[in-house]
Amino acid sequence: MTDTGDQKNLGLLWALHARPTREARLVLTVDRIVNAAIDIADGEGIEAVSMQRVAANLDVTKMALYRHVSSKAELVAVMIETAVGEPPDVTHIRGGWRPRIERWAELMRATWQKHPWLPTATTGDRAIGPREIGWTESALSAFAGTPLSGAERIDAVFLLSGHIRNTQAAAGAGTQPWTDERRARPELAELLRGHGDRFRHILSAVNDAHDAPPDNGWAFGLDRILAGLDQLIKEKRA
Amino acid sequence: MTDTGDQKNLGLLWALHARPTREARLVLTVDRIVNAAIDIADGEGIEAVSMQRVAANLDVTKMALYRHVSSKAELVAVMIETAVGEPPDVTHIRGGWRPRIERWAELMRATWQKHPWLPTATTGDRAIGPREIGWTESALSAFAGTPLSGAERIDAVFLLSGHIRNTQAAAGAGTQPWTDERRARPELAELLRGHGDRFRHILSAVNDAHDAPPDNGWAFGLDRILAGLDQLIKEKRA
DNA sequence: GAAGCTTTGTGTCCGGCGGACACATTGCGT
DNA sequence: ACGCAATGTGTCCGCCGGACACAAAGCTTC
Repeated sequence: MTDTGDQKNLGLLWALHARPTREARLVLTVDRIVNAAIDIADGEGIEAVSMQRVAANLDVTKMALYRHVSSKAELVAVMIETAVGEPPDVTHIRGGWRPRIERWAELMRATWQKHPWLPTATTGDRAIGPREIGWTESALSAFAGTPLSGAERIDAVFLLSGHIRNTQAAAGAGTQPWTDERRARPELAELLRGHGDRFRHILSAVNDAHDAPPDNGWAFGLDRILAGLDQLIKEKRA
Repeated sequence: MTDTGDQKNLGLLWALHARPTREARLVLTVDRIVNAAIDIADGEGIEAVSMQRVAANLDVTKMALYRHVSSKAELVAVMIETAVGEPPDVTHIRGGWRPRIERWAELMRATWQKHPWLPTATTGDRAIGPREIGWTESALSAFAGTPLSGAERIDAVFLLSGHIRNTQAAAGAGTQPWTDERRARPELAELLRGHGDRFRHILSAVNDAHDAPPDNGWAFGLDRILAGLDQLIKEKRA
């Protein structure tokens, strides 16, 4: 629970795409380091990303990396900023808030799906970059014209991005293995059954859900959230 | 992304409250270890929990701990299992699914609030214990009698527990500092303003939200989710 | 072209981490 | 009193992030 202010050098994070003229072809650059790290994280998970490992992939000693990033925390922050990509502009989409936010959610989910380590890496105390904030800005813009208050819009966006994070986290790791018995270890299913009727609601629900789409509740949750927002918006309009 | 099956010794986790007769007064016990670890995590965050640190708090060498827990992963698993506590029984609550699930959510949130490290500790690949499963069972029982399918019930519970996790995670760390400008570092607010109208929706929303309750969208999200579920249930009943 | 200076990468070292393993100690049953 | 199993200790290993002094290149300026 350290103060976020302790983290070093937010400068690089926020100046990422405003680098000055000098463009000399350097053997080692921030981009190469970040991309190497993202490659490792995509393939082997964020916990496989160590300075040594990244350096080895670039045929360089780990201390060389510190000439370009000031700490591992900064490296991870820039990894996240790079992985989430440029936020989309959904303001041109017609039909009101709903198609706009649906499109936004679809794009965000697609982006996060490419980098299964994002839910883990973005949990906890950390610095946040402009692109990440840009995604929030983009989502908030979808609610322009609705009767929702500022606080409500923020909460709505938080709710939606949280849902994306949760479903992606569950996909990346076996966070809720009971949601999909096919993925659950036989051991666990066995344990459940061994406890008799203590878990009868789970067992019957899982039994009933054998043909459900393996999306960790993404579509279901999104629909429920949007329905809930729709109800509030209609109520406030009346 | 290691296979969960790699983790050692699920035996202890699942036998936690079925320990046999032999109850000799031992200096060092699993309970003392786990409680010491939880104390540290509650006070200083989960990242402060190392085997050395726990051992020091018990005036013992770290290797002594390994006589009682087989690995740090197991210790953390039992910490979680202990921290979440016994799941509640909400089946006796009258008035249908809604008061039952509301009560469940309230209890779960209260429990998680006592241990701000739970969101972090329960993210990623890990083993899950019977109590944690029991909370899911408890939530699922609230939907007994509704027209929701098994898959829908599971998704609904996942959606709700995800919301609790998200709001708690945001409370424990500065995950979404823009949600509450009072907590945001002045530096960040300054950066936002410095970008002109690039973040105008955020700035105006935050400006408008200065008197919002600092619950990270808990009440708002819960209401929206329940409204969304209500709509689906009514629709399926018709 | 030589001298200096800055930039970039290297080598070494540190404390802390999780954990394997051999050893010391203790206490209980015989 | 003996032996044995349970419990705690000490030492060692490889890995982690990172501080710091040093080497090797350029580039600038005479």
